[in-house]
Amino acid sequence: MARAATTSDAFNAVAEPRRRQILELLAEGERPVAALVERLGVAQPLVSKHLRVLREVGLVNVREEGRRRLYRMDGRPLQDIYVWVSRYQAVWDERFDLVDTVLGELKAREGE
Amino acid sequence: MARAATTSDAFNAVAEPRRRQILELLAEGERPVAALVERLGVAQPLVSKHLRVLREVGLVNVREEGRRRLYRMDGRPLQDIYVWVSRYQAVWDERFDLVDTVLGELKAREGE
DNA sequence: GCATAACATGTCCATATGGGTATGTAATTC
DNA sequence: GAATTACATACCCATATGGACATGTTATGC
Repeated sequence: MARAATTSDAFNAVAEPRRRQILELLAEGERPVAALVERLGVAQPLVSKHLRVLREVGLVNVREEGRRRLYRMDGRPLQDIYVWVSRYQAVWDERFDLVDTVLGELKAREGE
Repeated sequence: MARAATTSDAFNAVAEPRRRQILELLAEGERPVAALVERLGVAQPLVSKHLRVLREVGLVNVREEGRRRLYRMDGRPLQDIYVWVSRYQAVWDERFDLVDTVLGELKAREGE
């Protein structure tokens, strides 16, 4: 077997830096392909290909408006990644403990 | 160009399901290669190769003990992923707002 | 010292990638 | 309706992958 398809899940789709850039741009709002091409400075067919991958994993939606296709981000598939990574958050994040502390204090105060 | 190397960053290293499994096992504690081979049920050379990738992105450390190599997880490189994904957390996580609420209430209570 | 255990590394293969270039298709403009 | 615009798709290439198999290397046991 070769490497898992980029379209197999959000993990693989987002591993590509350019696709992350595209999502960052689309997070600003709905955009036609030409706008992405301009901001990214890459060939249009390449952008279309990346958008196809993002579409297949559900990270973007398309809406047709005349001869333009308006793309919009849908972050929900990122939850899988968030959930998986969060399990190891304690390793690096000091605030991880802080949140526990804060929530604990809040609970204690409720008992006052 | 082809796809970015699996060793280029944590994003790419973790895109492979088997490598995520390995990290999950190593999260339980330090383990020799043989233990991973047994739990994963895959060929030893393949496990060694995956470990190499994880080592190159800093997700695991090795310690030599006789003829065994004890691998240990280091979650820190996952922070990059966490940080990136967290930006879009609001999209799917209701508790995102909840945390804001809780912290806000705590702050309000402090003013009592 | 020799067999063996615990790994790492090398080679081979099928596969799909990202990029580049060319072409197809549908909507708009004149 | 012909030209053009806004895309998607097709085809090409070099590259690196995950897996299977074979072999190298070092430490241990006898």
